[in-house]
Amino acid sequence: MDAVAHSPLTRKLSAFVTLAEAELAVLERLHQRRRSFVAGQDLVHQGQSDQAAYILSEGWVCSYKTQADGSRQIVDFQIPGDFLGLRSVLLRTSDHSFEPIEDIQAAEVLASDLLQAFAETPRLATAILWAASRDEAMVVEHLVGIGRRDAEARMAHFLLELGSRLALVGIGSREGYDCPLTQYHLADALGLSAVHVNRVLRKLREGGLVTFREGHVTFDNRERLVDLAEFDPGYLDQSGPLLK
Amino acid sequence: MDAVAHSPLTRKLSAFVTLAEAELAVLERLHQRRRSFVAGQDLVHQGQSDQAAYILSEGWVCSYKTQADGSRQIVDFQIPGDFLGLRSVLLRTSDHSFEPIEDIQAAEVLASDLLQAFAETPRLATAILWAASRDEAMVVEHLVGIGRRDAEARMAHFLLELGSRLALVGIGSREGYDCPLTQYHLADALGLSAVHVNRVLRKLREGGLVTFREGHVTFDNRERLVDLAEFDPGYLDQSGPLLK
DNA sequence: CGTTAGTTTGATGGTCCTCAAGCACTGTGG
DNA sequence: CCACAGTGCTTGAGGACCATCAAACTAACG
Repeated sequence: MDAVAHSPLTRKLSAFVTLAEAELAVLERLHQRRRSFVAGQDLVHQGQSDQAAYILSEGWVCSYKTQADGSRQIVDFQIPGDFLGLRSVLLRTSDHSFEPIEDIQAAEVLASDLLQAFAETPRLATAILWAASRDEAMVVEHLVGIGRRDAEARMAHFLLELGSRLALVGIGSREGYDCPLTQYHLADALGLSAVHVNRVLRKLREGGLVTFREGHVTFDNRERLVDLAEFDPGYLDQSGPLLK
Repeated sequence: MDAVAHSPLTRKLSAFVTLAEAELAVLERLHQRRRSFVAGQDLVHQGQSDQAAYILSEGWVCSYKTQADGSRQIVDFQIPGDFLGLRSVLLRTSDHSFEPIEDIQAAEVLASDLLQAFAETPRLATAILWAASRDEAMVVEHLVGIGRRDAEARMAHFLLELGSRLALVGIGSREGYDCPLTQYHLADALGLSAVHVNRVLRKLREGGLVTFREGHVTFDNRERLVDLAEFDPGYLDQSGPLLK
């Protein structure tokens, strides 16, 4: 409850676990090695090992895998406050690539820093583990979407999920949010062609549900959109981990 | 290198991390609370909380999510040696259901047992964390498959992955393996209709690539199958976690 | 011996892909 | 200042892939 401008990560974790002064301090310390990267140039490439992890503080990133035939599947998007490559640090597997969608700011976190932080403040470790688990739940939900929802519901669900995630770190509002993704990004994430993405967006727009134009998403009728997507934010908003 | 019959989990972990006597003992102790479940009856249901975890020692299980319209998406299959509900214990979120495909044998693991085991043998903790990370990588690969591979490649990839996983716990061989899944299971896992699964299987069989009949998968031409699926087992076989 | 679960095959049609082309906007270099 | 290329959005036409509906068949089981 002070006037300090907290990082998006701090903000996200605080929404679920009450963090003490000491924990906030450690969290702040993890943000020391600030770095920036330019749009389009891979941060980490498929197959690299022994990478550092990053805490994203500004800009968007996507994690993806490409196939032999050149098609790519975006697995997830990272927004401010998200960890990036956490798994590749704890274990040494970077099985996919990370590409900044815009120019970004991120704090580099070495494995040693992270392990030390975990040792000092177990509660923080739990909180971060919780965030990682939430990311995993999102991937699962993504899988369900691609496997069992048609293009329209998939898009609706995706835009709603993104809205909820952004709201948690203080970006955007219930009415909408700024979104730097192109229709190609959407296509690669949703397992559709860019052409079809365009048609689906048009249909949603003309149906008065949601408008995605010029880098901005506007929920024109949130209720009906939630209905169409069968969007249940339970997997995002669940209460925190064993926080006795 | 002794004559003791190790559990599938022990066997799996040993393939990647050399475990000392003490660690093997702790691992054995985790297998104490043996329980069995009958086919078709959910072990854990979507939305339950504070569940125990299980180590599957015999039989197959699938984890899935169902949607409002009744369709379901199978997220992953668990085979002997796999953990089940590990996430729901560490954090308290069971965001999907588990259904035994056959009658199964599993060891119940309470959160407290697990935490104690981790505290006693950090190397074991790392090994288990590695296994969890491997599971996550499989979900990602599954996502890519559904998003970017056609039905045939998807099926081919799935059957190959399963073969590799089973081989690791000593079930099946390079030529094939027993598989209790129905075509409905395959359909729900691969995001296809059961009818189409049947046709795809026929095509693969007639093409001389792989035969799935009467509960048995036979690789008729593994090389061409790998080629069709663009199967790269890197995400399964990677060397173990920071095991200095 | 009827019932149920699982497999197989045919017919029809919808969703979404591919190919193709046009448009708007931005930045770049002559 | 303007041609030109590059990026992203938009729309049309045709067709592939896969879903859905329907029905027959087999094996297992009480």
